[in-house]
Amino acid sequence: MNRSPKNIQARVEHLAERCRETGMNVTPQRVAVYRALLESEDHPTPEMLYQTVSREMPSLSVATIYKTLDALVSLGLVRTVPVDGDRRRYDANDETHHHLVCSSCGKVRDYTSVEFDALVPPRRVAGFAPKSVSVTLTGTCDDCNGSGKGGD
Amino acid sequence: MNRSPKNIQARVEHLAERCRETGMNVTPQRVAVYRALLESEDHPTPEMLYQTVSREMPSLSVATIYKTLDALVSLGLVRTVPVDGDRRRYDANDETHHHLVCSSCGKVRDYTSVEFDALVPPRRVAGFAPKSVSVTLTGTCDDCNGSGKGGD
DNA sequence: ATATATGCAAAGCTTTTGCTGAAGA
DNA sequence: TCTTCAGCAAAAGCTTTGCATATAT
Repeated sequence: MNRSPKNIQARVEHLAERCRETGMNVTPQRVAVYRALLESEDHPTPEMLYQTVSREMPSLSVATIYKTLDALVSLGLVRTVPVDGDRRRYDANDETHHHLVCSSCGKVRDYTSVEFDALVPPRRVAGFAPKSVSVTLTGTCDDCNGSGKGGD
Repeated sequence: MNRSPKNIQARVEHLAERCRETGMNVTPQRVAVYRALLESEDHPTPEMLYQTVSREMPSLSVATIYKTLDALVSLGLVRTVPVDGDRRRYDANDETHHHLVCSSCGKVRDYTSVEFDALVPPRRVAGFAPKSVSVTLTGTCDDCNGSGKGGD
């Protein structure tokens, strides 16, 4: 997605708006976590976000990461990514896109595809009302595949 | 997928073969867990499997569920399903298929679609070797939607 | 008889919760 | 000032691990 400073700035301002609309405070923690998510390319886990953001905000606590992520999800600005694995992964990308998941190291990347973007959920399935489609490509990343260098 | 007794029996025999090939014992626990997975339609969590299987095998322990699932995965008979959510979900379905996920209650169901089945992973993406495609439809099930369960 | 697996209980992680002082509006 | 939030620490939930006994072959 578009990670230009300009776009990120616009998104952060959008966060501020949405907070005000909902009576939520615009805190530095929320801005920093959202910004980190916007800047990331790897669909970080809460732990990864904690590592990243606490560098610039050492007082940050893990609990705040979790609470902030919940808040961002309920504002509709962020979502969790459907992947196998034990850790939650987050995504601030609101454009249509899909994911590559390495079955070996668990790394997740965005994947955009005209073909996949064209998929539309059926209007109705028995007992279920679909809203969105997401495609996951599972395979191996070069770090895991190429040589046993252990991925990251 | 095909849940006929005949097919399930054949799959269980396949499990036995694979065990022998790998020097693993064919234990009642492994058979029971695999069978429960084959018979299920809801991509159970380890906890759900424990509930189900321990009814007929009360001595079963949760640790055995986890160890057995790991074993079945490494035999290639079972896989985890990519969904949002905090719990692992398993799938013994080896046919091409996709999933419906209720974003409210987390329920997961198989979904088959000619259109989605036709999707083929790109042979190569920069830095990544895709192997399989899975489509996830996210939405709400009728139980959560509250409203009309009028089919489609 | 021997190697492998089960069951138990304890440990390890990730995520959630309750509370108090701090900060945003 | 008043409400909402961050940080802390404790708790809760899910998964893994080590070990002794039991089981498969």
